[in-house]
Amino acid sequence: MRYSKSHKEDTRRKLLDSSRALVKKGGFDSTGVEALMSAIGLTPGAFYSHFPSKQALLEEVIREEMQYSLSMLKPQPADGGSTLNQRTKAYLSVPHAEHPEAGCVLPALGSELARIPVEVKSIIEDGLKDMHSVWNDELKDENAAWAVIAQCVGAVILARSVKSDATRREILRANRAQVDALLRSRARSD
Amino acid sequence: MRYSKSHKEDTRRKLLDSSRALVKKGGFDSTGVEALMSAIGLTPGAFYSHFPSKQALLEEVIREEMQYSLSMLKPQPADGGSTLNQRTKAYLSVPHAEHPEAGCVLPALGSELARIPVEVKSIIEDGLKDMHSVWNDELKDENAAWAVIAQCVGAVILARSVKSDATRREILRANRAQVDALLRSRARSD
DNA sequence: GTCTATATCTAGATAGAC
DNA sequence: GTCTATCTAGATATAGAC
Repeated sequence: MRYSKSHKEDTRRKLLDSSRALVKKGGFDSTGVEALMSAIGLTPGAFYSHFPSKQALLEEVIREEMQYSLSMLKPQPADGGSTLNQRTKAYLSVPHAEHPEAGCVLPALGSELARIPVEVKSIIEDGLKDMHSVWNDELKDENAAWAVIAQCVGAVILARSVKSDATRREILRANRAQVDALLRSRARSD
Repeated sequence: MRYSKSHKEDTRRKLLDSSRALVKKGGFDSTGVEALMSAIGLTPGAFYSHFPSKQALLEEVIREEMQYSLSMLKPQPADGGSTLNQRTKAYLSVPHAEHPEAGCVLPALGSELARIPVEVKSIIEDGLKDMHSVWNDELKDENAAWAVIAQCVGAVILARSVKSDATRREILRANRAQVDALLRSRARSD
């Protein structure tokens, strides 16, 4: 065969990794197949050897992204046991606001998610429930767990929607302070 | 003249009102000029008698939407003096989640706002600061004011991103409960 | 001001050569 | 598996008739 048997999965892997970043940066609808393929040095025609449609790629991107976001939320053995509070500070940071391509898919696609097909919404829902579970383990409060997830996603979206760096920093700082206060109050009452 | 002098502004008004709803429902990029014009019974060619470009329409849509959202947030003489808590309950409601075309522009466009030109981001920023001011008047807490705005926007986006009605209701209910608790605790300490 | 017609561009997707 | 070429459909925007 002209291509080794691992070549296809290598290319697919590269396409997925590259596409995840591009889609988070530019949005799904406005990022074309040509852009996705040329980013890995291929031409658009080759796309359809890996996915039957652009829509199918989106489904896989969302699946991997939700898994990635969840893994970032959970305590990592590798990072020396960072606290949930530390990880939230990173989420509500200027670098995260300025680099959607490396961040969480929820604020990056945000409102586009309201218009995706139901199969993809199932993936989102499952991932969100897992995230809620992680927060609830820490907070022991189902309502507060949903609220803090919503707050974090909303804060990053707002931070990315304003013009001035000063307001962006202010929005993020205020939200960090609120989450910090919430976590401290829960720790005291434990 | 073949058209009365008020005809142009009438058409422009109809186009803007109609476009505001369509853009919130379908997104800005994915709603074409043809769709915007046929919604008011005209053909695409006539669009450019009112706006030099689709981009110019977006700017006006955002301007009016931010003003509208702000007016909904402020106490209305007409509604018998509803409380901020009552208005927030309406924001975090299933009807709002299910009808983006009639709701707030922030969760409706959400992540698309991260990619709009800076002129439009200025409008968003000014509107957000006004909203923050309204919340701060009530809460007397700058951080909490930013947090609750982020939470409300994020909650509606999440509610629209999940598949099941049950989870959608749960996300909204939990967030309503949290905002309610925040407002009550502030009222006590006044 | 609005219409019809069209120019121009770009999108997603397919066909056949290599 | 990838490339080149192309089909079809849709977009924004323009030109000229009414």
